[in-house]
Amino acid sequence: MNAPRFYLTTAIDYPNSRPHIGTAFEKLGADVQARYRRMQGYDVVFLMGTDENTVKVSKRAAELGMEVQAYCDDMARQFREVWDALGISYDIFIQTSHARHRDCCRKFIQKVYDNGHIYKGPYEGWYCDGCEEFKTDKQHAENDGKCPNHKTPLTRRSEQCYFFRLSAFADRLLDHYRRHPEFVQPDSRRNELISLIENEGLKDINISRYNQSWGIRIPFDEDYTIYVWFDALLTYVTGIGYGDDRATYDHLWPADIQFIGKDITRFHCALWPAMLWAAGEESPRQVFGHGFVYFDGEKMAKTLGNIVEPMDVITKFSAQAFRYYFMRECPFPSDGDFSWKRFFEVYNADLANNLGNLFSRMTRLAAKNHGGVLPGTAGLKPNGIVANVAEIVARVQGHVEACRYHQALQTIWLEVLNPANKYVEEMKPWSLFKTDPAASARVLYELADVLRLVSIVLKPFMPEASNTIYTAFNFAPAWDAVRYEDAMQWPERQDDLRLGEALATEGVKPLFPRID
RNA sequence: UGCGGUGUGGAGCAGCCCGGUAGCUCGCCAGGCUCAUAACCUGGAGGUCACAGGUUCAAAUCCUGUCGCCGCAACCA
Repeated sequence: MNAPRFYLTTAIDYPNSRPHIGTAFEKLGADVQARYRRMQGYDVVFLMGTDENTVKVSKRAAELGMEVQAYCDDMARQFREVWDALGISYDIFIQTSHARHRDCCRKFIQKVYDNGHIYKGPYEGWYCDGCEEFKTDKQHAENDGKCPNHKTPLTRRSEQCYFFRLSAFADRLLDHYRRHPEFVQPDSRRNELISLIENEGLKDINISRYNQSWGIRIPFDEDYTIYVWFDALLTYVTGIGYGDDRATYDHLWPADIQFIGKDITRFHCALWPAMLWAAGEESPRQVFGHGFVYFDGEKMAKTLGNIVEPMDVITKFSAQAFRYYFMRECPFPSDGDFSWKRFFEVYNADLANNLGNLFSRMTRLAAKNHGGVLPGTAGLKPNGIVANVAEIVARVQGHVEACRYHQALQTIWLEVLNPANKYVEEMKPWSLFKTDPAASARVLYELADVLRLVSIVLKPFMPEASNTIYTAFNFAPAWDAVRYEDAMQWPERQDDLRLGEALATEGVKPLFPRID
């Protein structure tokens, strides 16, 4: 029970459309981190959810003729289906329309109000009657004074609303960025943010909406609802007990990493810590703004009609392949691209021909030539095909911990799998078997050890495929107890290395069948 | 205007911070092998590192300028 805790979150999504591969990219990056930390013995709590208290969601429900809550619950179910299919190992899924979040959110805003960081004042801006919302000056300027959606003229309107005193936190924020360079990651995002604040400053922001039927009521003025950001960000704390379970909250907060898209860095790295401070709470330890996924080089957008959904890929291939492609091909800290052509190439080259084929040739040789048992290998220490395993594993670990997932995977393929394939070719265990079966068995033993190593370091990335590889043998320790460090060591085993019964008798199925 | 990113053999990228034989994956060509998912291994062709100046014994790498492409309103991560 003394395990260190690790609390991480992803952005919570607007449920006015189904998740696409870009949304999945973020969850995947967070999931790899969560799975890695669990392996390393952390007490991990992984939170995600849907952000439902927006006018757009209520409108979308109305379009479909649905009651808003029913619509939200159904969308949340659809999101979770996708995340489950991808193997996203979240622990908590928050819906902002649910009572617990609402009640705790009201407590939070009341606290900020009591602390004097919220005031009432006039807000004046360009208003669209059709959208029932204010547009920015920039939108007004760029659309000839018309609403970009309705094409009707915007009118100047002023109303009383509640402001959060964000401007008062500018200096403290800048100081925080300097004192904790790890807070905003990657570095390029931090630099952008600092220059933004230094050049443009921070303005107090309107956190209320007047006379809306859907949303969370402001406790000190029930005619208003809380504007989405001030509500949505709070899921990160209400989900772990802010307002109703202080013990759990104190145990888990501040979050270790919060994953978000690079476009909302501002909200998470400026507004969010300021809100927390205003309520007397701590800022999260790190906010990681990941990159975007493009499709055939273009930004995905509903209006372009080029949205790819995760299920399109998963049902054709597998969640494992999906996970590999995005973690290998799209650098998490910057942008990446998805195309079917590239997907086929990467799948065949890395998964089918390299990893999958190595697994097949090793296990089939073991089954065919040695009856699935490699004699004389009990307690035997492998020589090691790869010389500097400890150094390589440490390097992979460093990449994973810094969310450089693509580099972690590249390292595994370049430094472990490629040499292993070359080794098979050099040693030719199939012909060696004819003259010296013991030597052949020894070669296969070395290969098995590489597969063991690879399955361990790949566990956070492809949990299922790794499991299949690891449990094809009688490796120790048990799969659920495996840590990264085990990849560096030779497990003590009292019996000879053998294939699992199913593999030995029923034969080996391709792990990743080639795509033709 | 401005801000940020980017321009490296046919494609996708690394290298640039901390100057010193241009590297990786895919594709292509030739050969080898045949245990394996027609896979794997070896060799090869192919780049004046966007362009022009400058610093230096030496620049893809540092400095200056020019040009091209992408993102910075909304749906949206």
